[in-house]
Amino acid sequence: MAARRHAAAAARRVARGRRGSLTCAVPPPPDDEMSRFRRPFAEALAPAVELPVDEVEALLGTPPRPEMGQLAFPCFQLAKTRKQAPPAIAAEIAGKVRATGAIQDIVATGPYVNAFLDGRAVAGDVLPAVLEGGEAYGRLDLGKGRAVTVDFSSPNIAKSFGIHHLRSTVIGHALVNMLEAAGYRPVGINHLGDWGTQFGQLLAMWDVCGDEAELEKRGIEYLLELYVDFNKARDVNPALQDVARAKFKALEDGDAEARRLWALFRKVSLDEFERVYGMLGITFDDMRGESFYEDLMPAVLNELEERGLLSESEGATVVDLEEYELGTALVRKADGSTLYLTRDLASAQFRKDTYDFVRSLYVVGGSQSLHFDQMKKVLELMERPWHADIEHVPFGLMRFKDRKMSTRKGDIVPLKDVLERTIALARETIVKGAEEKGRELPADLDELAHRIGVGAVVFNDLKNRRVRDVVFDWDEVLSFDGETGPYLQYTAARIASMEARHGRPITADVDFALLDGPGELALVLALADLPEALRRGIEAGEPSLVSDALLEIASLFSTLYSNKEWKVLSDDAALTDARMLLAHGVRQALCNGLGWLGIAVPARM
RNA sequence: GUUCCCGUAGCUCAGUUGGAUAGAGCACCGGAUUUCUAAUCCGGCGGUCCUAGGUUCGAGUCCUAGCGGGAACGCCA
Repeated sequence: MAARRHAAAAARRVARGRRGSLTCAVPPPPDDEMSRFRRPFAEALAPAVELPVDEVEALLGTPPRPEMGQLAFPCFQLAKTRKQAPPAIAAEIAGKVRATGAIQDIVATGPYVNAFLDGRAVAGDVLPAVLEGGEAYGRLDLGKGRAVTVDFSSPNIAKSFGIHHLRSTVIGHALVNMLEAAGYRPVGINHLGDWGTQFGQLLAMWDVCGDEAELEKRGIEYLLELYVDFNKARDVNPALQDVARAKFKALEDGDAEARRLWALFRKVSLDEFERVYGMLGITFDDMRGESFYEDLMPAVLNELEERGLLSESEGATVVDLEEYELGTALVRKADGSTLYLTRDLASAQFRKDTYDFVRSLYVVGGSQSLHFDQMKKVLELMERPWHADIEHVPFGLMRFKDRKMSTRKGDIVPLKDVLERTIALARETIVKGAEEKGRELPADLDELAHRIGVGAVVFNDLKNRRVRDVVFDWDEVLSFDGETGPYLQYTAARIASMEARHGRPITADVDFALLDGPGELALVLALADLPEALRRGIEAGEPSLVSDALLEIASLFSTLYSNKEWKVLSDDAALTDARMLLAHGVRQALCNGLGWLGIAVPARM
């Protein structure tokens, strides 16, 4: 099956998966930094509001502008029971409640009761936690070491690793890292598309013009050429598809020569894939491709038979799911060979047996929603209670701006080319910058350019909600301005440079009254929000929630940083220490968050 | 045809369980650099939140019906 992955589908637009496919039980209130400030406000309000503290806390929101405070309690719902106008209620409550601790002031603003947090107290609470947390800042203990499998990347053997594989690869990788950071035991699975009729196609073509010397020389490029040639030939002579099916049947039945060639194709492909994964810094815990499940499929089919779930339809064997509005699911072709779904049923069971997951994620394009719905339904009918733990994490497919991608026509932009081009641009930018500023070129120019170029590509894919289609646009990928990976890296690099200049160890023993300004407060609160972004990101299977949090942090810091009146390093030792602690916290948060996204942070830029 | 996804500024997108004046980036225009890295920052320009009903004290958000774009729907994966 050329894997689950949009082989042919690359040419089509994607359907997005279902909303809420990842909704699971809402976890208890997070034990993160921000909740430390919400809770006391809720406790202070509760008596005057005459509601339980939990309910009050749940109602708390954030005012639209910082001048209005940091926390808001809306009084609309009270208006009914009290038969008073919301502003009057807000005024009354504000008059009764006294500000204590980290809450500096409580004022009624229209229909809201707003709390102003004490910048000194908040900074004193958050910044030491960031410093002490270090690389662990933001980490959570949600998972308690429980396993979550993440099926991602999963390219088809015998085709170049194209830009269209980027999405599953980077989203899945980010989710693996995020799960790990949240205390889960993630299992990254590369379910290689190394089985299926496509190999019949390749073998059919090989009979006509296969050349091992050529394969040796040109590797995967040659395999792609065969694949494209096959599709061309089939357009003229549709009977070739039957030849291909017969070839795959032979492969499945153990034909020696077919097996030998298959193994060769697989190896040539893997060598190519490993190069790309190396560039991205991605490894997998499990590289079992579809072929591995070959032996497990008879058991699946037997059980389906025993449970009376199978029926015959036009020669093929199917599970009828019409009553669930899921159509009919084919599990065995008329010629007896198996299908995508059959193998996924076997692999799902294998993963449960092997890893005992509490969640099993499939980072696969949204066009395959029906497939996963069918798979889950069949597992449910097979009385596997864990069918509910399987979650399709769909994403929109990538298209070109001016044309459609068609793997069948060999119309692939190799991911390697994209990365090389962005790396080259990063290098140019570094060199140009060094010239303009009269600085020396960094000794580790190659490493820097690599991190920046790759970071740009990865972040570009992770910054938006994954269900959206992505239009591949060179201009966009090659832009390092604005909301981009290089922007975040750059912000961290500037701070690293200050830390080096600072020279002294960074301490949490500072005068937090020096960090009392509104800019500092907003920034500290943004830092405090990072764990929550991680929690929500995992819950929704959505790395962009982390991306957003990082952009917010970098943007708030950059605003402070560019203010001429606001210098981190100065003659005032106490002020320098305080601001250095804040700046360091920003760098730490950016490094940690970018790490979760699978983006390396250069030491300088 | 049926089902699913999407529709917010010229472009790309944010927008917690429904809450205050719908926010960013890009592009464009104008500023900021003797001073911690200008891959930056500040200001300006820019909106029938697809349409019409409905629910609600309150709708970009929820419901219904349409419109527009995309996807899936048996021997591909």
